[in-house]
Amino acid sequence: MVLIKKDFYLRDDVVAIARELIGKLIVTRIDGIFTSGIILETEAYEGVTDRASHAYAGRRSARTEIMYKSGGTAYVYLCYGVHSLFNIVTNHEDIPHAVLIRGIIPVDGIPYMLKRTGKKEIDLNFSNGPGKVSKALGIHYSHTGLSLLQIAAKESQPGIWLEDSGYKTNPAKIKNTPRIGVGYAGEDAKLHYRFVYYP
DNA sequence: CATAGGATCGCCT
DNA sequence: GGCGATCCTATGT
Repeated sequence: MVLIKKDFYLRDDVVAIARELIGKLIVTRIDGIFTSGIILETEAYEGVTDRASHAYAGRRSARTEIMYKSGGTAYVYLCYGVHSLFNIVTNHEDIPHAVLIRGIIPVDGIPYMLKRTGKKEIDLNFSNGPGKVSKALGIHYSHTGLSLLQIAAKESQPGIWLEDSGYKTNPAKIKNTPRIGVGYAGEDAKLHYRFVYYP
């Protein structure tokens, strides 16, 4: 297992990071349970210049403050009062870039993921949406602000991190499309900042 | 203080 | 394809 280190997250090009996250392994250790999955779908949110971003025009609040932390931090927030959406903060401190993880294919701890989601089996729709990803991995909006830069050592503490899985993606099969659900963002809704991989 | 609305999902028709 | 769930956040008075 190869932990993805800080330098990966600190780069300027959040769109390139979103593309490169396809095929990486996201691992959680929450309530003492290990679960993981290969990332299949991401979206880049390009900070202060991006109308679709919570940090557009430099907006700050108790919630979005996390986006201004340095790369390799978890930004998790509640959407529609129901779903915890998991994002990875990128770039240096005070540059509020982030990548939303929208889809995974489960790898480790599948019985626990089935239990968390109330499903009977893994199918193609099992975690093809950001709310479902968090539910399967046990991520809650209270986990916002966690560092992704170390493997969880303590039973009692929640941990989230990423690894190079060795999973080989075919770059030609990575689709690049506009983002989902950002119609309010005007021209920025047209940006091709979403990446989807169908193995 | 009040209120509208959201980077969604699953169930219903 | 439509809608309700469910609650935090931002914005306005």
